Amino acid sequence: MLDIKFIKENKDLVKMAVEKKHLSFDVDLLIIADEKRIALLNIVESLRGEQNKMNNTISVEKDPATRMQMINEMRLVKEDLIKKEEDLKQVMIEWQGLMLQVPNIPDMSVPDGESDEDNQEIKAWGEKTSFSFPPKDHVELMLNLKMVDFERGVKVHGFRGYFLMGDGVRLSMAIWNYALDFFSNRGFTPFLPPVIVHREIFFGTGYLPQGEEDLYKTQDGDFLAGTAEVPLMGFHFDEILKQDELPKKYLGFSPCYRREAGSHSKDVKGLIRVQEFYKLEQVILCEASHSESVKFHEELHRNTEEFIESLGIPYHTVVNCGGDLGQGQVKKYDIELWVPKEEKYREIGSTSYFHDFQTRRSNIRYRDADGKARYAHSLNATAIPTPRILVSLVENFQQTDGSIKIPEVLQKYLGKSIISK
RNA sequence: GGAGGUGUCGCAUAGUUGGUCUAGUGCGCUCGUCUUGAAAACGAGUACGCCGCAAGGCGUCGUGAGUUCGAAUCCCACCACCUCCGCCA
Repeated sequence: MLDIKFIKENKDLVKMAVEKKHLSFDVDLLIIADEKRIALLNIVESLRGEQNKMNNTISVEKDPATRMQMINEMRLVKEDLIKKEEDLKQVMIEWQGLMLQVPNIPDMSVPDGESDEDNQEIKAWGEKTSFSFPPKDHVELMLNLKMVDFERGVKVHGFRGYFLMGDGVRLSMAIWNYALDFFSNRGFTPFLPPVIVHREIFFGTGYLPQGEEDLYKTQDGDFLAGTAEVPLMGFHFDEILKQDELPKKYLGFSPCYRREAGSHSKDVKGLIRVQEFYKLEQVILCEASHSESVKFHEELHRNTEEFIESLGIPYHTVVNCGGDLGQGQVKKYDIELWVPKEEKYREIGSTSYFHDFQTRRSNIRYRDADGKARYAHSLNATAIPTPRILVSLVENFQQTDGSIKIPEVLQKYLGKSIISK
């Protein structure tokens, strides 16, 4: 959400954002609604003021007849007030609905484009893996090593179901433990957050109202989070922090639930696109300055890159184009890992910053040096998702005999250097 | 799941026969006076949001919806916490 004053003063910027993100939203409608809102607000408030003044007089009036007369006068004011309050309520509903749709302004450096196909590579790391034998895909490799079972996964869960088992489990847990150490060493406090989360928290992060069809819902009206970003942003919901506590650097580890409602025909095979998985997620709350946001955005993304580099998997980084940005995102990088069998890079994570878009919705503020409460800035980035990371890991490190060589940094966590039959 | 209790502007509290509560007080905190410095004392200030150039005004007493001319106070629902009973990894 943006500040309505900012929107009114920067109408053209918002229009540009709508265009760049390929959204449909009419800023002028919002401005008209806001003018109605202010006008009605002023009327309602002055009627309330009148009512308060009359009430004060009644309170000290002793004579019963005069009192009665005053009460009757107040009744008239009330009748008027009720009508105007109802008008205001209707306008507020319209206004709030529009406010929730206003996109955040993308950064100047964000390239134009419609979809992920227009994202621009800004960095490539590592040599694309070459083999002296025809490489297998992760499905074949992991099935052979009994690391995963898809058929029974589908029997138990349905479409996109899977069981990780044996070394598939051990390897996942080794990655989690390694990641926990890796990110802890970079100043992140680890969290195991709740994943069943109240509706309002999803509004706070911007996953609602749009995107409800992609969320699992409970019979209590809560939703299952698709990322630890949601509960971690909820952690400080409605709070005023101290400036010297910033930046907050959190590492959330959680199961993630996504219905993948709009992508039934995409990535139907294997572990690329599943409906439940695990992810370690980096979240930062920092002071409300663009340069701080940019600094931490680079830092978060670099953390993920260095994590992948330490595993030795070839990757590239793309900067997302306007059309591939979420409503609240100012700028986003995707990190994509080389998948040898497919001969292409596949996304495993992204790093975004939001300025105060999320914190304004979540009412997360801090008191600055002048004692003024300001909305913090928020950022988040994938640390590492499992089992998706296994796809490129097993494919890049497969050996002639179908065994998997384990990256050195993971060996002490896994307790062995190779996964074989 | 059952029974009862509690929820007030950092913390602790006053306020529950509805009407100067436009929310008092203590502690804490900030600034000032005094002091060589500090403490103490004294004085001032000290929740958040919104409208407004300002003066000023409006709203918020866990949340929401009601009753009333008027609600911290009354009714209803919900939420959180506490005590007891039951159940349970």
